[in-house]
Amino acid sequence: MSQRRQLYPLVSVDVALFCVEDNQLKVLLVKRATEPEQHRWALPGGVLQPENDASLLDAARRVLDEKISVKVRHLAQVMAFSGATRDPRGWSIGMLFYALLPRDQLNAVERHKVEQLEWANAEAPGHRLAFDHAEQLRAAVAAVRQRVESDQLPLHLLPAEFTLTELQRTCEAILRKPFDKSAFRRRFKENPGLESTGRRTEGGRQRPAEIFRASSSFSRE
Amino acid sequence: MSQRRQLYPLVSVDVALFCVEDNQLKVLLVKRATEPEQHRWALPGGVLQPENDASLLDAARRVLDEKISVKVRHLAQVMAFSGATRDPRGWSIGMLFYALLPRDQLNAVERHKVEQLEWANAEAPGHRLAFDHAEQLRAAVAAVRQRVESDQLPLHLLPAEFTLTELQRTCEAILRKPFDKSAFRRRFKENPGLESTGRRTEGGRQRPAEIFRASSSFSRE
DNA sequence: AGAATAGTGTCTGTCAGACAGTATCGC
DNA sequence: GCGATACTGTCTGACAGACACTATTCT
Repeated sequence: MSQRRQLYPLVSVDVALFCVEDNQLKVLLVKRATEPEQHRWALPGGVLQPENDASLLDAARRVLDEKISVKVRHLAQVMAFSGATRDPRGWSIGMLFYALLPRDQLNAVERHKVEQLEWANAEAPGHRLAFDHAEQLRAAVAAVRQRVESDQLPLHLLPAEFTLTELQRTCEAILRKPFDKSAFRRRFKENPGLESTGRRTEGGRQRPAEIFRASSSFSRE
Repeated sequence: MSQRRQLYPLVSVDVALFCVEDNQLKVLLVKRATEPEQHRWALPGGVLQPENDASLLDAARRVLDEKISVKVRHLAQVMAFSGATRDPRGWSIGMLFYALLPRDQLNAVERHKVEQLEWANAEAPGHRLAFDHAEQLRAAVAAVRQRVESDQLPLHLLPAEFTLTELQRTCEAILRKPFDKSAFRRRFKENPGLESTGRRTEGGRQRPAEIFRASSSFSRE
């Protein structure tokens, strides 16, 4: 077994699943039910199954489905972690993905094959994580931030329809810095990634807000 | 054998080694000496050897050393490619790296274990490539461009000392668009990544140019 | 009217492209 | 002087932050 691992490394996928809740970027942690690192907090992950997975991306999708019954729209590679010491089972490769869960789908998350679930502050998870997952989490947060910084809007973290203020709060939560309302809105008069639904919010005790959605041709983050 | 591959995928690393020659971004291609895909052009690559490689990065370094006797300063992950069909040997993972070779080290490249070497235009290699290497090359070019675009200067493609004009020509070759000389230079009065050597070029039949080098604290691309 | 949030108009400083002009070498 | 390349100064338009202003709802 360990001899075979010398020739064929263990390959697993780990997923940093993000959401924005209470104006804070949060990541889903699971408490592991099995060895190794049983009872420790970790990113949801699993071993690649070449006979079942068409690709690493497909494996990540399967892991999310199996562990928390979630199908995400946005799932992308961050980077690979590798070496002999990062997993006690031997030389291993951990392919890290990040995924974004819209705020209105937080309740879709179900617990399977793990002891516990928690939405933790992505920048200060509050638990010591198993394996090299603390490092992986930092890399995933950096990847998401970089995309938002370079104008890839975090539309997949919002419901299908949203107001510009909601979009701004979400960006602010990810980058942890405030934006000027006027400048922020100005960027969308030109940005083809958004379009108005024509409708407005109702029932608030203030002026109604215009409701937007991602453009039909939209496929970016 | 193929049964084992079902459980443990083949893991290999491929490297897009870039240089800038004749004001053109070029990539090193090798003509494969062994099966599979014998006699076809490809990016230099090799199978991961967990018993010898401390990490995937280390494997990429070994491949470059074995195939072309080159030790590069800059080597970084691009992304992983995976699936059952990209390599005829079965379900496989190909970890793609890119590396940069300074112009003054082009002659250090030696041919080992391959039939032929060629510095090909990175955007139009002129050969049909083995495996999924055409797709990998496109991804690697995009990664390098993105880094140069976001102000990560391609200092590792230049000799240790260089003039601002050389730097500008190199950036232009990678991004394939001209820069305004004045604006380009202005960016370095502020950029701490560069410092002057105090010396100037000699022997040209024109005004001598100031010679720069990367700052001592430099570690970026 | 007042609170609350949505949304706009305008000023201003910064910065990048454009481009003309100057500097310094070999011949 | 002339050709060639290095380097600088200045104008200008685009744009982003700042911030005050208006708009529309509910109570």
